[in-house]
Amino acid sequence: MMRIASYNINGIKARLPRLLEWLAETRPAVACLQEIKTQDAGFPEAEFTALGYQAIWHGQKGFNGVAILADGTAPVEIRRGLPGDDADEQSRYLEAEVAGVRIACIYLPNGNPLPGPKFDYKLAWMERLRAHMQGLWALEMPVVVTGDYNVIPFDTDIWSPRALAEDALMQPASRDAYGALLADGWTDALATHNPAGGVWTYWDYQAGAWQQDHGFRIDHALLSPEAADRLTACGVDKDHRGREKASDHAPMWVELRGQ
DNA sequence: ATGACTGCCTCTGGCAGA
Repeated sequence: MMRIASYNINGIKARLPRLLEWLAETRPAVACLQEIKTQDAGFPEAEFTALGYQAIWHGQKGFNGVAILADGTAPVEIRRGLPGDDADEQSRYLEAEVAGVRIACIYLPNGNPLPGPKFDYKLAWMERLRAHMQGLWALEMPVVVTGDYNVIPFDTDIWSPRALAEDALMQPASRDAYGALLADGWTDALATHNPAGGVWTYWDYQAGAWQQDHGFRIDHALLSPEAADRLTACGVDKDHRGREKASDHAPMWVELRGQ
C-alpha cells in the first residue's frame, strides 16, 4: 500500500508544527505540498529529514511554492515548472518519481478577479496542464497529478453553489477545462469514490465557515489508468482543519495497492 | 454589507488567497 497525500499548507513557516504533526500521525509515503510561500533558502529541510522524509521543493518569495516529500527515500525530480510558457516564473509545478509512480504536485492559479489577466492566466495554465498531462498519459505508467486545482468541479462539490457562482473557481470555463481532463480519461479519485459529492477539502477562515461546514472541494487527485487500477481508498484528513493554527485546506490522499 | 481571516514581506498596510 502506498498513500499519496496532497496538502495546501498556506505558509510552511507558519504551519510547520501542524505539518510535522500531520506527517507523524498519518505517515503518507508521499506528501505533495502547495503554497509553501517561501524562497528555496527558507525551506525547513532539516525538520523533515529528522522525521525520515526526503524532499524536493520549488519556492518563490511570498507566494505560491510547491514541494514533494517522500518517506525514507529521495523523490527523483523529473521537472520543475509547467512547460508551455517560458515567461511564466510562478512556482506552481513540481514532478517527481517515487517507487515507480510518477507524481505531479500542482498549485493551479486561483484566477480571481475575473474577467482579467489573472483569469486568463488560469485558463492558459489549464490548457498547458492538459497538454503536459497528455504526455504523462502516454507513459502508460502509474501517474498521480495531485494538488490544489482551484476548481469546484460540480455543484455537489460545494455547500452552496450560489455562494461562489461568480467566482473563478466555479466559472463554466474553469469547469470545462477540468472536464476536459476527465474526458481525456483521468480518474478523479475522490469523485469516483463519492459519486454523490458532499466531500470538502477547503473551508474559508471567514464568517465561521468551518463551524458551519461551509466548505468545498478544490484539492484533487487525477489518476492515469495504471494508477486508477491500483486505487484502493481515498479520503480527506478533515480533523486537521479544525486544529489550532490550521491551514484553510485539509489534506486529501489516495492509496494505491502494492509497493 | 465596501463586512468577515490569515500569511507574507514590510512602505506594519497592501496584496493575495478562495
